[in-house]
This record gives sequence, C-alpha cells and structure tokens, in this order.
Amino acid sequence: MSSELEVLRDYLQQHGLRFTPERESIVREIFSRHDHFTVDELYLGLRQKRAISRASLYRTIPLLIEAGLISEVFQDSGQTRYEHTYGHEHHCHLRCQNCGEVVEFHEPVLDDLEARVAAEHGYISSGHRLEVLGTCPSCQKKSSLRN
Amino acid sequence: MSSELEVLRDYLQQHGLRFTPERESIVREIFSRHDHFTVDELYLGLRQKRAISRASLYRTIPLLIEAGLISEVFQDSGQTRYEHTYGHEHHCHLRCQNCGEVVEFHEPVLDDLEARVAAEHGYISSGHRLEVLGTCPSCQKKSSLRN
DNA sequence: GTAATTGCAAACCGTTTGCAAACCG
DNA sequence: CGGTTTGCAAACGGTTTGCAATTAC
Repeated sequence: MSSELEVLRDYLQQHGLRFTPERESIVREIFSRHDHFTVDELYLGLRQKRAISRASLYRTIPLLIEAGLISEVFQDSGQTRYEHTYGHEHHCHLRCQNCGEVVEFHEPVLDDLEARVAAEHGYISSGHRLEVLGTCPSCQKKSSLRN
Repeated sequence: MSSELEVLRDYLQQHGLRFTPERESIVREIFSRHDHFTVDELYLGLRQKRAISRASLYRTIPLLIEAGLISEVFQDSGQTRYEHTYGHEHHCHLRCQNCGEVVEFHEPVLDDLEARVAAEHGYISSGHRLEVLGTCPSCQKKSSLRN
C-alpha cells in the first residue's frame, strides 16, 4: 500500500518525467482537501503555501488522472470539478439541482451492472460514472414555503 | 400524446414566450437527427435550410431542456453534446474511450436504484445519468495488433 | 403597440500553448 | 550537461451578452 506521493513518483519515473517540488505540492494540496475542486480553487489553495502558475496546474492534472490519483467528477457551470480517488472506494454522486449540494454513495450493484452491460456489447469496461439528480431536503422546504 | 412541436408551443405559451419560426426550425432539426449533437453541428445542419445564428441556438437550448425536449448527454473535448429525449425511453450510455463510439442501453434497475438512493438521503429524485466507459470491440482488436 | 426575439459582433472565461529561463537527474 | 518543467502572457474556442432592428401576439 503506497502513498499518493509514491504513486506519483513511480508514475513519473516510469514515463521519463521529473519529480518536481511543484508536482509534489499539487498532490499534497489535492490530498489535503476533501471536496470536489476546480482548478481555480486548487490554485487559490496552493497560493497560500507556494506560488504555482495555473499553467502548471493545467499541465499536471492530466498526469494525475493518468496515474490514477484523481478523476473528473462533473462539470459545474463550465468548470470541471475533480476529486482525489486514489485510496478511496469508488462511489457515485447524488446532486441537488437547486443548491448544488453533493452526496456520495456507494452501490456495489453498479460494478456488476457495468461489467454486464459492457460484456453484452463486446466492450471491456474500465469504469462508470453515475450521477443522480434531484432536490435536497432543505431546498424542498424552501420551495414548499414559497407556495 | 403530443408531438415535440406541441410540447414546445405549450411550454412557450405557459411562460409568456413566443413561438417563432426559428424555434420551430430548431426543434424540427433536432428531432430529424438521431445522434448526440453539438451546437455547432446543429448550426451546420440548420444552415442548409434556414440561416439561424449561433446566438439563437445557444439561447434556445436551455428552453428546450426546461421543456423536457432535449438533454445534455456528456462533454466531448470542451463541447457539450445533446440528444432529443422527448418521446424516447430513458437510456444510458456506454462509451469507448478510444474512438468515442457510443452505445445506448436501457436498464430498468437504475430507476429503482435512483429512487432508493434519493430516498435514503431525503432527496426527491428527478433523473440520473450513467456513463459506462470502456474499449469497444474494434479498438480491442487494433490494440492487440499493436502488441 | 409593446414586449420578446433575432443577428451581429464584441466580450467572457476556462483552458491551452509558444517561448525563454530555470532546473531535475 | 541535455532534455524536461516552469511562469508568463498571448492565443484559443466554446458560450454569453449588449444593442438596435425586427416580429409575434
């Protein structure tokens, strides 16, 4: 069981890339937060510790995805949101269309369904993304007050 | 059972909006194609019949989504892809990460799962989006040839 | 008649890229 | 030392918006 930094180091080495302090800081920052972040939020969070350009963030993110450390979660009004996934059980998202609140849930059934659907069409599956949309309890209250 | 144009007309009327020839053409074009289109593809398709500005397309699409005629399918290298959904059974997508091929499939289990997951968190659900990712048969062959 | 809609062109904004200096191995 | 990485600023491309003319109702 290796840490995210070891995963990064190994990935870089295997691809003839370099382990730089910038890349280390980015991974540290990403694994210190537990939210669905945008590149800009990451930039602002990092800025307090070490100045890193947005360009480097944009260049690093594809590497981290390739290395299996993070993944795209969804699009939020034009911006992509990411989460760290390495070391975490796969999960899906339940999102309130009104306020944007996100709840994570785990449904083992989906793994079987993924494999079955893929097989039925001759595909080899490599993952799935399920988003359930709805209205959260507190937004339900708010809208019932308005009526 | 009403047609897509009637749905459009009703939606517009109920919201104090106008039924224009442009909006009619857009809906006709969308329901004449059976693919996952981008705004630009729609623009090029329409252009042959009636010139409509991209601005009008961008302004009309949110209305059609609100009216329940179309929905976003997924992001494809920066562009949003849509499909017409009115009159069609809800389905999900199996996508090849290599060539982008998309297969649609229907899994009734997901409707139950959607309702159950939502209920468990006090949500009222309004839909779900599941994307299964993998490698299609023909891309599997290609990659086995390379090795 | 009057408010909604259209097309145009400019603005917007997240993301990508060319380049020269800095730096990892 | 050589090739990679960085930061900067400019470019890019999809989408949004202000405005004046047009049009649905």
